[in-house]
Amino acid sequence: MTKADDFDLQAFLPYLLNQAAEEASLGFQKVYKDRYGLLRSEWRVLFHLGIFGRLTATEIGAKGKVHKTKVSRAVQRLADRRLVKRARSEEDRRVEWLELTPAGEKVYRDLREVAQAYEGRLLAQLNEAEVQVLKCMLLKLAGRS
Amino acid sequence: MTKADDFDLQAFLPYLLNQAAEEASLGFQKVYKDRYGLLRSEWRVLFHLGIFGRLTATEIGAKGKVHKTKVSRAVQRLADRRLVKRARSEEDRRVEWLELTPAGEKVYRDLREVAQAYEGRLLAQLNEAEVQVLKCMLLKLAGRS
DNA sequence: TGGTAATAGTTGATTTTGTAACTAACAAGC
DNA sequence: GCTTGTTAGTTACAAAATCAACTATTACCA
Repeated sequence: MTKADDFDLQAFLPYLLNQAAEEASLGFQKVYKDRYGLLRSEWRVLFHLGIFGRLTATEIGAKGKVHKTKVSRAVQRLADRRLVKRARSEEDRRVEWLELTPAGEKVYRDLREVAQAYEGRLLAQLNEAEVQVLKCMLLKLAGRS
Repeated sequence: MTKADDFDLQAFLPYLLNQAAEEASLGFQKVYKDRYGLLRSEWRVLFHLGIFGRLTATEIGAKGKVHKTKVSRAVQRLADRRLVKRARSEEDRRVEWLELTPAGEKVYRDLREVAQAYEGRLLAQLNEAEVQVLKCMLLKLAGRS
């Protein structure tokens, strides 16, 4: 006997979003993990620095909605591997300015290209107009607009 | 000096999907966590059993794309709390049939209502047509269609 | 000043997840 | 029957995430 319950789990937005997000992350994750041994939080920090140039840990946390302990540990590992340079601020000695080293820049530029190509393949499944709608709605749901 | 890098992280699909998924999960998570002390993998197992009635751990894993160790541990905790009943199959003594206990049913029905109401609030931000497009595309990206 | 609160970032303890190895039961071929 | 391979599910160990407490520094204000 099969239960007759009409709740559609596949269509439940939080569930569906998670499935799509996981699936969409896989291909890119494979690259930053296999090629550079990075974690999710680490490529995110790397990208923030690649895009914005010089930030504090707190700024990265705010921009990316990442908890400060995650940022702290990501920065630690990136600095250990000489991909990120830390410099204590002179004005406020609690603050540490972070930026990519040349090696970090190189990794960033490589991964940025991979990201762009990968996203291209993902979006190839959809048409132009759909992509616009999709991204706009995701931004709304993410509370970014 | 601010770097001039035009890569838009907010618009990078895997990143954006993750942000939206996390944000969209928060409100529901709060309920199943605070009210019943459940983890994400646990409510998923619970819902699968609520919807489909009687399944094996392997079936749940296949339907929900969840690794068997996660299912195993979720079932263990749910069984400890008498929300799920396990019964060794007679035909094949490797498999275990899982179903909700009356207490599990009760939790499921409560959470299902919460889920429906919560999704309603989420979708209120968007219009009817947008929702159709969104879900359809997420299904595609999730590899479900 | 001096005292309290706030902020930047780190560390430690606990929980949760991921990977791989494992046990037990069945299946198939000889 | 016996061997080999497969499947269901668990367990052990390592990796990672989470939460709270902590240090150091600055800000506020009586």
